[in-house]
Amino acid sequence: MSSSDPFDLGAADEDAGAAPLPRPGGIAARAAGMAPPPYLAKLNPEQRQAVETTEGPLLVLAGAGTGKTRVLTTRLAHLLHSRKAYPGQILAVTFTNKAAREMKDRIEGLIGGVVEGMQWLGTFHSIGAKILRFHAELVGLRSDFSILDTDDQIRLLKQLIRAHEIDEKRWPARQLAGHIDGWKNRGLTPDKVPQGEAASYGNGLGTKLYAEYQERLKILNAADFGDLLLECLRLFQENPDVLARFQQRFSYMLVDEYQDTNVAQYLWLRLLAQGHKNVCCVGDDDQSIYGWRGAEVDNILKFEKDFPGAVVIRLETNYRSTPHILSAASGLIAHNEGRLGKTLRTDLNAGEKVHIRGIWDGEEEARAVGEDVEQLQRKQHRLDEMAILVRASFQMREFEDRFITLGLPYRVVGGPKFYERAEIRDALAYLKVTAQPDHDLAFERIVNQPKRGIGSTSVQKIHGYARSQGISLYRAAQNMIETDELPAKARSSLTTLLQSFSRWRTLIDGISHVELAEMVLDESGYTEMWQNDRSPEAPGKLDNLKELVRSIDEFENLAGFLEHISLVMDTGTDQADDKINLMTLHSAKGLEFETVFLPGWEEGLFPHQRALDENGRAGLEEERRLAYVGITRARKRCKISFAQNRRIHNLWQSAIPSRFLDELPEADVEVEENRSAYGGYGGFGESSFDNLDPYASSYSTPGWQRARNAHAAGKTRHADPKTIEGELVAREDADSISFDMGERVFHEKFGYGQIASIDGNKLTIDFDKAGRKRVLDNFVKRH
DNA sequence: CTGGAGGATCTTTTT
DNA sequence: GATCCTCCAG
Repeated sequence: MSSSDPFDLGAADEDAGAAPLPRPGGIAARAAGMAPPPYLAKLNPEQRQAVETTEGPLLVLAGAGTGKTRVLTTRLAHLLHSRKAYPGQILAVTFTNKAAREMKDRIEGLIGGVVEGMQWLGTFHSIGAKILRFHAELVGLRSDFSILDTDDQIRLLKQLIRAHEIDEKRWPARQLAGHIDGWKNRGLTPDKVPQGEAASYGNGLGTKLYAEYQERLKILNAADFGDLLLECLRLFQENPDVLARFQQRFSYMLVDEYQDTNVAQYLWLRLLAQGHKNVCCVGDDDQSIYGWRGAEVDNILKFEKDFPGAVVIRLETNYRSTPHILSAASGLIAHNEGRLGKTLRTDLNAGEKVHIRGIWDGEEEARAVGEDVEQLQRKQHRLDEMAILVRASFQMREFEDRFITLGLPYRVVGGPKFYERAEIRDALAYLKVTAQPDHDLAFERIVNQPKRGIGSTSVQKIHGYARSQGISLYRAAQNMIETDELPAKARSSLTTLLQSFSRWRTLIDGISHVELAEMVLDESGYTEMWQNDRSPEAPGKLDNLKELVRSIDEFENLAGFLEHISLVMDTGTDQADDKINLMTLHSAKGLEFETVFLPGWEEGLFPHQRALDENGRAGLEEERRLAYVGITRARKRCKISFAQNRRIHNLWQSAIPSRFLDELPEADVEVEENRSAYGGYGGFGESSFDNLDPYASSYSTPGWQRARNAHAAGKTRHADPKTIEGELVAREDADSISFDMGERVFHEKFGYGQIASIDGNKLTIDFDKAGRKRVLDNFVKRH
């Protein structure tokens, strides 16, 4: 990581004596030519083929639990071991830092030594940032550009929106941020955004604001997450010589979770792969769950077309789950169209069926899960080996409450990120301003935090001056404290602050960075602010600050720390303790547990209503993949539950069991029916209290009953992929209504509006309150 | 400039 | 229910 030369292959290090990896005479030499190296022996034939097919484009379709990571890491080890490439010639990209770290650790395990010189193993974002730093000037940045996170991004956008006097209520900055992210994910610079899409924000100002935002970023010498890829892409496209050198250098490329790549990433990979063409992508189209973030399942579906001569290898032997679990998951996912298709096999013994139960409400659900957990615990099952996977994070609360009551230790995985907490961001802002005074966003964040009498009017003034002079806020402030522009109080405290900063700055190379950080936080009065705070959160915040300072210690210097923290920052979680895991389905991808609880399988929650509303059938399929991911996390036990009533933002709603329950093959599930009344369901949104049908059978979704009837009639139940989105919830108006342009309609969620355009069953409606939305016709009523 | 009161809005997933 | 924002009085 320390190399400052992008064209250092990692080989020079070795020659210089670091010898991180086998050299002639090392293990490699012994392995070469002779008996196959030991690591290959642990692989099944497909896996082995995936490892040994080193040349040319290769797509490895790795179903859940088929040893994907093992293949990836072994392949990497193999490339190094057989000396096909130096560490610095391999590009290996992952999506998460966790995945990158794991890969690194496992390679080290295989090779039996520390992997050094693997400078190009990391997330898309960190690698993009690295490349960009080498050639920053070519895209209008300096090499020490800072990386903005979502929060900074939104604050910056707000400034621009205000400057245009756009109504922030009607056009929230978040929304614009969403659009910009979306464009960046699709590889679109402002000039390439299709005309029509500009209209989607601020009466057509969308693109203009995007362009201005990009300009502001350049002035601030900053890049947001999307830029790390998009600007890198632009760099390659506009500078063929630069591209050629990278193409040349990466003799082998590995991509993990290929199904999650977005267009920008895809283009980026494709450009780079044109050199040696040895690109190996590993993924599973059935586990693509990031479509909302711009991932294109299509990338994996059309791999063979994009990379002529590509070899496709399927890994279909599942080593994780017992047959019932596997077959339940397979049965479910078979309802999706547009998949490459795989048949997962396992040699394990049948094991338990997937357990389904209906429950009265969310609280009871948590109680029931708690009981199960305790029971398993009594049978000596480890809590580590159990996980509760929820669709939406608000579901976690009930479980947390319950576990606290029971005294069950639990761990929330991927919860609010450490670095996203306000106090951490403040502290970081102080450090950033210390290191980089021109970091305007950081400066603005802490200038009056703790309160120093520098209110928004003063900040506004500094802003105006800075802009007129084309200088940073920090420098503007420096000038202004020498004038009477600011009120006396503001002026004096600002003077003190600036003096402190310059003093701290002189110490950067003088004292250890940990000491410096402590000094900055103490002397600025920031720590004191929290010490004086009597709110219940204050102690926790102080702890977090301590933790932050402690973690700085792990880095060589302040700059290194700041770079790292903007991209990574999962402070080492307490992995060691035996705790039950609580997380969203999304963050469970790639993990496995002996027992998995899947609560909240109700229409509207899972599949999530919003996914259906916004993306129709594609949204439904993604939800189904999410369900598939959930089930396939389980090794031995999978317990699904649904509640009859659920409180969603403080409103009780009756719920219908998820259609996904109907889609699980009956042979692989057992339904617990001995619970009390979980009877009929009313219309969507109505309370079942008003509408209880005492004669309804206990497990009564329409689909389930269809299945029963079909079964009774002696027919095998056909997979019914024609269940369209929203069918279960909007069947009252069974005969499809057709709408006309300009018609006034009512939508449960968005209120009244007028139809602007019609595309099949998808309507674009200008709602009076909610603005323009795309909705499905099932969900609107004629007004 | 600050702090509190009251109001509106929003709750899917995240590098 | 929680947070974020705006408005208003000191």
